[in-house]
Amino acid sequence: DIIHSQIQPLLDYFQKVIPLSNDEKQLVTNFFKPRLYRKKQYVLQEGDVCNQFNFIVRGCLRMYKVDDKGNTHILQFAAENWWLSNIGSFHERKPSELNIDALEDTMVLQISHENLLLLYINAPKFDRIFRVLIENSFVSLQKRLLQNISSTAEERYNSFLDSYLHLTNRIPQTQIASFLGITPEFLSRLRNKQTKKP
Amino acid sequence: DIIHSQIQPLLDYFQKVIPLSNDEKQLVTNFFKPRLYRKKQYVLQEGDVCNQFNFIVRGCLRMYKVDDKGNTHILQFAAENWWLSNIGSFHERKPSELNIDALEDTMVLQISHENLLLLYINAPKFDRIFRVLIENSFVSLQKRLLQNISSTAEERYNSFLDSYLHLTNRIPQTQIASFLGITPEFLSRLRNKQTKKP
DNA sequence: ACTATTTCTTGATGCAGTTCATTGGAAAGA
DNA sequence: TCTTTCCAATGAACTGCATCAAGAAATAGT
Repeated sequence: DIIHSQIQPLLDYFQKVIPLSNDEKQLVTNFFKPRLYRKKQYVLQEGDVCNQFNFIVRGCLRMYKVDDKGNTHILQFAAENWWLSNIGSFHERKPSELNIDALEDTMVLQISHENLLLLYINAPKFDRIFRVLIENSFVSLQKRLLQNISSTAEERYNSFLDSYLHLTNRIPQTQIASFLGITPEFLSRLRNKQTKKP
Repeated sequence: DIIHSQIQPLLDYFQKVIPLSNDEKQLVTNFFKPRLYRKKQYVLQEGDVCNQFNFIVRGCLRMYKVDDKGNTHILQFAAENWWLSNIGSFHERKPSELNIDALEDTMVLQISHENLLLLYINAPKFDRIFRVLIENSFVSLQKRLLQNISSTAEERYNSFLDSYLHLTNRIPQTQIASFLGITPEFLSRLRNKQTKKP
């Protein structure tokens, strides 16, 4: 049926980390709820506590901070088969300084904080699965930080193209600039330079 | 005895996350081995696989990358009661691109990859403990990345002083500059400016 | 199809931060 | 104690990137 077809990508994802029993699959099916967000709709708004852990089935989200001057700085994009939540706010149950919204119409599977704790209690295997999951996120975040303290904007842009090629045509450049930590104007000049040179 | 007094800070640390049974304490005592590194000694060298997960009892370590131009970029300092390992290399069992060495004589408690897996099997509670531990690391790493894409060097330096005040007198400025992603010269100018102004 | 909004490009100018070179001082080693 | 190595400070020239402004092109809404 419809619900089962929607949950399948998530079951596949877990399966790749550690195989699940039928009981565990059932728990996932019970606890994760599908939800559709329309383009530009907020998934999490600054000031609210992040109460959902999101797995993206289709579409694309971004998480960002708006600074004192009103500039937005994008911490993360997330498309199909990625996770996105404000982990700090989610676990410490305190108001988020970050926003999450949809760059396209986006279907997510989400589990509430309460139900994630229940999931951990009912199936400790998920302690391990989510540990592995966040270890991977940690490693890619660390790579990105390293890039940021050691490379020029041009190098960062090229390595963004390497990692996120499938996203470059879906995301406006102004968003990419904000992810790279440069202005849209300067990104435009970089692109201009690259089409001329090689 | 000596071993028990050395392991105590680690037991205290775990205890604050989730209380341990005596059996679990015993496992920790069996699996974690104390080791002393002298100032400038490598804990992990580029090209080797990271095989130890390190908890610092006393002293200070740094993890860094040396880029193509020979510049070093510091990803992390770790002093008393912090963890430091190349998590990517440790879990994926592949050669490290990062180095770890000692800024002072440093006593660590370390568990090998093999024994950590055994620990997880013998006491699944540690799946959860290490999940929480890495969630916290993830959150602080994300804060730092946000700082880096949204703030000036001066703002980053000030927030470094806020977070690591206890380290500023232990660490040479050239190391701090490399952590902030600026040159030692420019950091010197920033400090000069700040002593004059307020 | 038309309008409004958003996104991309390009130029001129300014500043934050780098690079290179030099000096003085402090710590570490013998 | 003397030497060597490391570290901090500072000047001058340079560059990567931001800012402001304005126009062109593409997208979305009706």
